[in-house]
Amino acid sequence: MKRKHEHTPEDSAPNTISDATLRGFVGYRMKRAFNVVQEDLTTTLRPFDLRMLTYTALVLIVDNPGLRQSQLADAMDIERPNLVVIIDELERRELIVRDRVPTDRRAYALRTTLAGRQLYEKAVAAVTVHEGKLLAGLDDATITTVFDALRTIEKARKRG
Amino acid sequence: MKRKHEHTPEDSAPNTISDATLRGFVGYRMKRAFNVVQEDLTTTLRPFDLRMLTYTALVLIVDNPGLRQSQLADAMDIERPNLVVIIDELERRELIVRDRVPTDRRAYALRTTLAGRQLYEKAVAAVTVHEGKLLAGLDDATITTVFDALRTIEKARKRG
DNA sequence: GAAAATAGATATGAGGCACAACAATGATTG
DNA sequence: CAATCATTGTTGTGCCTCATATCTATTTTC
Repeated sequence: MKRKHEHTPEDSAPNTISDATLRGFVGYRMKRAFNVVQEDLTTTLRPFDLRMLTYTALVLIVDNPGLRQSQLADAMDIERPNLVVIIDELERRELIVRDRVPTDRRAYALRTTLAGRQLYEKAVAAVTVHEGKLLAGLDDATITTVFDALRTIEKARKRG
Repeated sequence: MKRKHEHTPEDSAPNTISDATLRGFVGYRMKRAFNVVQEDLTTTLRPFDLRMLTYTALVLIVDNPGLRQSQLADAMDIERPNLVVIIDELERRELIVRDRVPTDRRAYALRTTLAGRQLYEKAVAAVTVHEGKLLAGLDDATITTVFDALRTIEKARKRG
């Protein structure tokens, strides 16, 4: 069995570290790239006092007014208990409201306030600009290919 | 200013949740796809009693025998304190050893044991198979494009 | 109407990650 | 050479993300 990668001699510390084996895996490459994107997103959202999860929740509530917490948790792929604190924060800051649903008094219909919608507009615009810079080195066709490929991988969960 | 996406009527809960706005962002698509990859990786590594970070560390030590903890932390993009517990675990399981460096008695030269190398072989093979399934829907050219694009995004950090 | 299911909330714990501070050692410089 | 500074690994601490178990209030089902 032939070695895929050369190893450094065993008696001294390598000057430069090789990640050649790991580079063969999508997971490694995705994590590295995503770290950069997430770091950028975090700094982009900081002026708005939003974190990734509060931002995601806000966007989804603006786009889907009246949705239930369980629906939102489902869409965000997080457990219901973890969504509660996110909603708490958005509600405390008066960006959204929890409206009681008359037909089902267990549930809340989530809606944004005017302030929430205004913050949404500003935050989405800022994130759009920042992501544009991250993708500056890629042409439109490549971006489309990448987006489609990511979707394919995402959907591969079911087919496993 | 024209709305990019239609919103659901405001008086009832939407039946299906739209993430159209978020789909416009690489970050969102990458996180979703990466979640699937990571979930698959976790289940793939479980039989070997490895987590993503212990796996990554093991691979890097096999490929770069003799490297220092600080080098490894740097390569893994984590802080030195967090690497200590990872190395502790690998050492306790006798997959690696901490060799004292004669020329610098502060540092450890990290090397794998035979057991570590054997586990490496098996784990890498298993991950390769699993990732192959995740990428089954994509042809080689697409994978190359995606890999290159991820690298471009990763390197965009410096250019910010 | 009783039992099972569902919506949301609370509590708790694990894992990933950052920062501060320390001891031991090494490098620099006056 | 001595004093200062930098680096290596370590410990401690705390935050954030996320999962699970459990609870109450309600609704659905039989």
